[in-house]
Amino acid sequence: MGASLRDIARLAGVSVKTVSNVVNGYAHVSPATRAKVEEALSRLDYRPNLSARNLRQGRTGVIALALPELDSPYFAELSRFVIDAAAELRWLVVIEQTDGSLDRERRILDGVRDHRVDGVILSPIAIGADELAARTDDTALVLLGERIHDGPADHVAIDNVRAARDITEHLIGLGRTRVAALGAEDNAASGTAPLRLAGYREAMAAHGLPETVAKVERYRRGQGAAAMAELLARPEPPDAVFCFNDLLALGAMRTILAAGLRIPEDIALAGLDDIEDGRFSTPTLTTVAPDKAQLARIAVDLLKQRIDGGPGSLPREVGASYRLMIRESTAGR
Amino acid sequence: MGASLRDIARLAGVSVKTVSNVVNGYAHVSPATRAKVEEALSRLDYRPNLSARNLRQGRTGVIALALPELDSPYFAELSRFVIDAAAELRWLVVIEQTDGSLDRERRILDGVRDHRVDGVILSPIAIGADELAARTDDTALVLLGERIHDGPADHVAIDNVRAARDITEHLIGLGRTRVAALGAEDNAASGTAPLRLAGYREAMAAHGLPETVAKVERYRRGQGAAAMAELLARPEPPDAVFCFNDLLALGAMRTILAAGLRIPEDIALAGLDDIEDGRFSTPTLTTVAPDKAQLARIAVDLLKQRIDGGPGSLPREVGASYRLMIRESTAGR
DNA sequence: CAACGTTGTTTCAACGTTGTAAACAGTGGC
DNA sequence: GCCACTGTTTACAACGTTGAAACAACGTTG
Repeated sequence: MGASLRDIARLAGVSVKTVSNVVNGYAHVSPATRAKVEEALSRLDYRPNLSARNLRQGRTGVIALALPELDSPYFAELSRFVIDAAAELRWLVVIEQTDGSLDRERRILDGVRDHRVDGVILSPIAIGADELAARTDDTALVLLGERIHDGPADHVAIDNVRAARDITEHLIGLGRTRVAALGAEDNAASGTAPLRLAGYREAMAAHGLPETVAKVERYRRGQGAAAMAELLARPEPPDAVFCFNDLLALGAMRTILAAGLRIPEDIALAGLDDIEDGRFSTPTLTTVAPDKAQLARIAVDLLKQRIDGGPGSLPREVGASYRLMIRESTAGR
Repeated sequence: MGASLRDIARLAGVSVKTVSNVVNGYAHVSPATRAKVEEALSRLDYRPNLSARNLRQGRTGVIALALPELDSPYFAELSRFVIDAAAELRWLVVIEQTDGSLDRERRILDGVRDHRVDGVILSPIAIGADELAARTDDTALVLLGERIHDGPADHVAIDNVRAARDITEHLIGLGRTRVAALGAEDNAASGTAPLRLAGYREAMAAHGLPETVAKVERYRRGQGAAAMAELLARPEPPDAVFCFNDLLALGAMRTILAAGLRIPEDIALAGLDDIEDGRFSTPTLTTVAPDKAQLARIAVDLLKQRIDGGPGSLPREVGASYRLMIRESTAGR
């Protein structure tokens, strides 16, 4: 075990509290005393015991980031930004993986993690607005990447409906008429899928085009590949596909190319997320790029305000920006 | 704030310690008392305050996982397994990103994170064996994915030299003679790069073939793409390339395809890591698949033994298994 | 020169938990 | 009726920290 304030105090010949004052940068300490204490501090290589400090102050300096899965590049990239933003506040981040399971999301909201974290940033999939409203635990909470209409918690997200409409418009703008959506989900209470579907529908309706929707269960490459195969097998295969995220698109890309078709000549393809993979695939992938750094920073800021300010104030909803990245999968070389 | 043992004790009409005994499953508590206390516990929805418990016990139940970057798929996939393995021990995992910087790795080894974590799993890049041996902090430490020869800490890794030799042998076995290695690094004191290079060299030497080595600074797609472009520009471009990880290989793949060359007909391509991207690229990527779940489990087990057993025992070195995954990028359709 | 404010330092208590040791009640043996 | 024993419960202290309050020494002010 390392040295405690007491050890320092003994060595420097002052009281424990005086050492504490030096450590915490309290103003009224005489230069002589300060020097003595600092000498002792560095001699014993003092490190504060945060369990004790936290016990005393009722804070842990740790937040939880709960997301479906870390091995999805979008969430991995996002996590990186969250961790960096939290580090600036000297917070640590523990990662919880929900696998999109209702049960695990519930447990996180229940604060099952005891008093270990000061707040939670949750990227919800399964849990719905009603259940969120009913939660009893008062740990600070921020929802990320979601838009639960009039939800009971702070949240930050890009405008998923508008983003989906924009990218669909882009496909239609290429002159394609059989534009399919790939990525609808059946049992997502609050995921982005319904929003992206809505955006797709708005665009299709605005141009009087018929809708084609392929469903998946999870947002993974394999599911995208399978769903694309199913689309290709239809009597009238699409000439453009908007996939609800980049992983699905990369899976679909694999199926299309393996079938001997060309992208974008035979089928134009677009995703959403702007994960790094899509910038190096062949062809490179057209996508919507949410500003992940901004999303992360806003989430952390909201959480900080919530932690500092208590549960009182009204929930806030903050939008983050995004950009269309037009690449080879729709524009060609 | 939630209820404390004191509140429960008051409500149940027993002492604080008795409540503590019930909570901790101590045997000698009368059924009647136990029932009373449990009733009170659930009525007030008691959650132990872990800061207090940790202070008392000198443990935090949190470990740190320090790795270069979370947005590299290999580390993201690995993290997932580490988090899952730790969860079985009811440990939380905080992620620290080192960016492969010597300074940040040092700070982690210094235990800069105070007494917040019981142990650290570190995936080292920059730091060397000598510095590891000299560290003063006695936080439990396990090295992951590394093989620092006769290092001073426990570690777990696949046999990188043998894996690199195996995959190079595979390329040579295809009849290729100008096999290049892509991914050597200049300033990595303990990364896997030197080991993989050694394995490549062994295989080339065994067949009397000339070596070609392309360097990179970081293991990212962009670097792989650039290094590949440089290889293609040489007077005698390679007919096979072993990239030191899959990300480099995917970057290289992009360059090769964009140059109008065919894989594997013109250039056979192999990586190492078996990240999901490589299973869905076109062509799919031949690679070495380390058993990531096994790596993670062993790392967590070693760390647990180290935490429980103290710094006394000798450092242990444990190997994990791997498999060759032959896919289209060397075998064709 | 007495009352007062400032600066520097200390004492005390408390955060919530659990290990130690001791108190207490009940049982059975002698 | 005393002792030893088992099972159940409790009082106390301690983990390392910091806020509140007290205190001492000093210079300023009326």
